[in-house]
Amino acid sequence: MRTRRQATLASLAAELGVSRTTVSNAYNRPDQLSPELRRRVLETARKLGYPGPDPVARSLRTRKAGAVGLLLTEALSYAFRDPAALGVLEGLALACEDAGVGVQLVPASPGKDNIDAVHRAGVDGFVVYSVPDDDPHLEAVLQRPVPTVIIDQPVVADVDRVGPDDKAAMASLADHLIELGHRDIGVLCMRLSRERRNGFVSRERQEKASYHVQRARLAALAEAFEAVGVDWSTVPVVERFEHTIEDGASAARQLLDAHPHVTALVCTSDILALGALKEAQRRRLQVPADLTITGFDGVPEGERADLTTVRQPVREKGRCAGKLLLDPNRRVGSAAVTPEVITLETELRIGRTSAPPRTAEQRWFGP
Amino acid sequence: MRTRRQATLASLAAELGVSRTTVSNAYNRPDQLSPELRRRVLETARKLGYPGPDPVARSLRTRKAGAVGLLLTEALSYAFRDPAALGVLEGLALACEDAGVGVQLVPASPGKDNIDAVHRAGVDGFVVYSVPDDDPHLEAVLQRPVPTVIIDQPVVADVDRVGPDDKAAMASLADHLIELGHRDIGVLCMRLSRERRNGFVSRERQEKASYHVQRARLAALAEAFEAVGVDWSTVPVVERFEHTIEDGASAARQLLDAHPHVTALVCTSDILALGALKEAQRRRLQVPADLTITGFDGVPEGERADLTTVRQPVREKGRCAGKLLLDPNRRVGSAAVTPEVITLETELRIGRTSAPPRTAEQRWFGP
DNA sequence: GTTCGGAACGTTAACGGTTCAGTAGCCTCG
DNA sequence: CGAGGCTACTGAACCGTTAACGTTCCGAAC
Repeated sequence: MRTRRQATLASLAAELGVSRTTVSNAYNRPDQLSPELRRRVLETARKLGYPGPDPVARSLRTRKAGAVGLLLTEALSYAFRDPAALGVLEGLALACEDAGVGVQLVPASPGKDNIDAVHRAGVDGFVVYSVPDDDPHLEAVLQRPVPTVIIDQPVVADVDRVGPDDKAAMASLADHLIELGHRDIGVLCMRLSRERRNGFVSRERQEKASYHVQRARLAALAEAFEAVGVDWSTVPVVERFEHTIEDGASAARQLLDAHPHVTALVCTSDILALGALKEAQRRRLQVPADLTITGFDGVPEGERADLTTVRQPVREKGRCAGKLLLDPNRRVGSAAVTPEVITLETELRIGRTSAPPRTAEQRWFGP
Repeated sequence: MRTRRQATLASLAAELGVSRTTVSNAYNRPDQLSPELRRRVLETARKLGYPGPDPVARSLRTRKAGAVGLLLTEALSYAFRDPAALGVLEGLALACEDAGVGVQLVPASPGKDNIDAVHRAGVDGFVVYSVPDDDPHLEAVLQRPVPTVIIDQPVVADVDRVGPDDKAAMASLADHLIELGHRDIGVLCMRLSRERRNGFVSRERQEKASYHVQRARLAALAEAFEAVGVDWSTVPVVERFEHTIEDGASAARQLLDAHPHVTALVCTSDILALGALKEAQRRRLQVPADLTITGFDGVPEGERADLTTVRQPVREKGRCAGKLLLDPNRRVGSAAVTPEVITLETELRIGRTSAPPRTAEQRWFGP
């Protein structure tokens, strides 16, 4: 038993002396045949060990796979550690569950450019999350004649897009810091390109970052601080390829070692900020008295630390993408009627990790 | 553009005046045709907007879908909150990523018995995790003529099985408590059946639990404590349908309200134990001085609380299941050569939440 | 000059269903 | 009594590939 498929619709039909159509109907349209015959069909099926219509053959005919693909260019395993990615996944799963379709995690390891996986995925659509703009996987997805929704990416013609306005969101956070009086800041950011790099980042690299989100957030910061007279080229920005608390801590250390005078550490993610907090603690710096630290995303761990951050509805991103993909009214064939660009609300959350910088006097003599 | 599939292998072949096979070979076996022709094929493909061989048609022909299904009878969204489930998912994803195959989350909401999703999933195999023994989804999976690996379930004939020896693991924890001197314990456990129930559990219900894992852990406790003369029918066991820290807390409250004399709260999961810790704190009980609390699983959150628990390699469970499923040497057709039953190691971890019970004297006068 | 062998490409037959346009038989109704 | 409609079922086309062989061609070897 449990060997190579033995029975098919045809063999069942032959055994019963009815047409394939009738057998098919027994499974898919019970109202199209007499209950008695249907019962016989199903019984014979059980007897012959026929497991019901083959899903792949059915998909070929109906042009429906019953699943959507999720592409994120990270080791899949990583996705399960980053709370933000997890939120997206959860939201997407939620939307898909409602519609009764599966979510297929498409393997797209950043190392080997295994484009093939994208070509081989039998899915009705793709959600693309957080991949670099120049990622070949993304290109491969766009090639496929199925609807696609991209999250946190720059808008592509004819493709739905979901995400917050990263630039505006970061601008509001920048304003908060500026209002507090910070002028001497440092920045911790995530990976800016596909190649592994860590350390200080030139302005050019910031502007050429292939991750839209990082680019937007850095640009917003630069713009806001330049507007109050800060020379952005003097602002230290440290990049980390990996996105973990430990990397955040090491980035903070690298930055503070070289620029001990900064009064605020702006991080482009909560994870990095949590790492920065750790490093501050190691240095016995009081947060926020000695050092302001801010994050981005609004993940639960950050919440617990009462981090000043920008909350974005991560779960909603995924859910929204799923809904967009699955809404049957929105599509004719596989083309979106009108490609939608949905901008999600963000919220500046002021926690206990931001405060005015100490004045020079305070620095020397304490508060 | 991006409309209904316009070009196929056949139309491309016609356009080029070659056979379909040749076009197919251009994609799948470059060595089977001259580089020059191949170049022409690919170029024409681009011109005609042919996105390459259709994955579903290919799957039908090759009988390979390039994905494995993961069935867990929980709202998918829940799976992303339970660290243990997440670990399994991560491990599975890891193994699949290595092999370049996708992981499809099969929607199987516990409410509506949407068996169909199982039938419709175009996958090369299934991993079944933590579903009740009598779940119709499980039955549907076993019907499918594809290899299956089950995790944390009782052994099914001809199907691979991965999991720890829950009974032995819980027995070792029980021994630890017995050695410490606990005889008056209470138990917090997870869902025991598919129907929603919360509250105290009769012995019969414990033994008839349709979740293998819970059944095994409870049985191990009963056995161990009866061996030292405890009448198990007097031991309060509280069940919670939902598996959250809050539910753990409320379960602990319910139990302690009715049985304030217990010296230890044994929980069948770390999550429940974390809830119990919370409730203990609310009652201003010292843990472990006033009350011993133990968990099960060894999740990071529990680690942080220095919980006494049983560590099990959750990630390894998923990875192992994936490897088993994907190992080409292990199967002829779709039947496993020899169905494997892999028992994973567990480790008793004694943290700071377990200690000897206070003597009666200590209870009245303090330590 | 025939044979041989490999490169390059073609033919045919699945793979396992779904769907749509019938058709036969029976009932109803004016 | 014939038109019309409904029920229950059938036949054939089609979905887009790939697998397993065939065929052709051409230069080298015997």
